[in-house]
Amino acid sequence: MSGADAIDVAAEQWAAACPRLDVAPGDVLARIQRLAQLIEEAQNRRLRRRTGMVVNNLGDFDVLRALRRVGPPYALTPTRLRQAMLVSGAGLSGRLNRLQKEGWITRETSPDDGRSSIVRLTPEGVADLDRDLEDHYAFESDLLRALDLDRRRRLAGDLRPLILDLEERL
Amino acid sequence: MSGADAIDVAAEQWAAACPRLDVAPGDVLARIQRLAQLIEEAQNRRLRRRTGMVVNNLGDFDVLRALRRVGPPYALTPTRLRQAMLVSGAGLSGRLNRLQKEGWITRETSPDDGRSSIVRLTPEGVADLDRDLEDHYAFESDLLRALDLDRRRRLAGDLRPLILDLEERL
DNA sequence: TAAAAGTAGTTCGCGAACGAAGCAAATCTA
DNA sequence: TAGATTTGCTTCGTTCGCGAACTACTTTTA
Repeated sequence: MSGADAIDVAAEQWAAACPRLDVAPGDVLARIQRLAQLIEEAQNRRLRRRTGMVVNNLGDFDVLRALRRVGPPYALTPTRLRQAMLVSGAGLSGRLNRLQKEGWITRETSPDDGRSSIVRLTPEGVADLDRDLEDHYAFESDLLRALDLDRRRRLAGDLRPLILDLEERL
Repeated sequence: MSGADAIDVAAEQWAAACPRLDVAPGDVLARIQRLAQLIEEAQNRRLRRRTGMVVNNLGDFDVLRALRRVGPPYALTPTRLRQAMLVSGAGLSGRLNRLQKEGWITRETSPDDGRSSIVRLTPEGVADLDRDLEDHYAFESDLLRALDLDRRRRLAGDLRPLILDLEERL
């Protein structure tokens, strides 16, 4: 028995204040949301503090990661980027503007389709990013240290169907 | 076998593009963050669309819920509200300003401590809220329909220690 | 008991993201 | 093949949240 978290406390309060209301399902969602907030805040702080890391924003970092992991020539269209990343078109444009201004990426018009563009990681961008990625994943691993490997796997396995279901329906 | 979600796809790409990088721990975090985004977006949409619901923002709704679940007289200080809710002081002030303007809450100076104030749900606020809470939790339950009861419990049990650990360290 | 330090909450300025509207380029239609 | 529709992306206007600075009150210190 290792204690009650903030959501347990809230659930107890609900039971006392509104016994007829079934808030049990909300517990899982509330925990997911609270964790996401804690994690994102921690990651943003980390990104901002890291010397050499000009990106100070997890959203921008996500764009770079998506470009990096497709492999050479590290290029994607904005539409493909959006599919990887759950952000509005306007939001993505903003991210790309910032990253371009900082020299991480270039934008060229697509030869196949004049409406489309090709976002490409610059060579220095790739190099800088590779330096930062290792630190980033080490940090993520540290954030998860409360869970052993089995629990992580089980957690991932339980979260996957939820994502699949919601992505399909929403 | 029910398919691969967006994070599985990303993991495969990483394995091909950067075999030396261990991104496995990030999978759990990425799923939590992606889910939180999907869920919050869905809840915000729901709140905005619901007739009779003047609150169109999950953050504001959270304030109302915190006040509701402490029971009569449905009052808390801003400091206590913040403890329940992971938001900055400025952010909370903004929420309270909006809610006050819409007639959900009142603010009075504390008799015990002149710096502090007491935020109180108005009687009409309580009534309106009780009408909306039932819908809200039904909606949350629907969001979780991909998971049976056992999995929800297991999920909650696996997330709890993570929250406790992160809240303590961050 | 007066000055210093701490605490509660707010306002201000800014950054990031959203929805809606706009603008080309591409594709469909008659 | 001209006009209408769709598609890919950007800009505009607004909202929400954060950190820092500020105000006002309370507690500590000497």
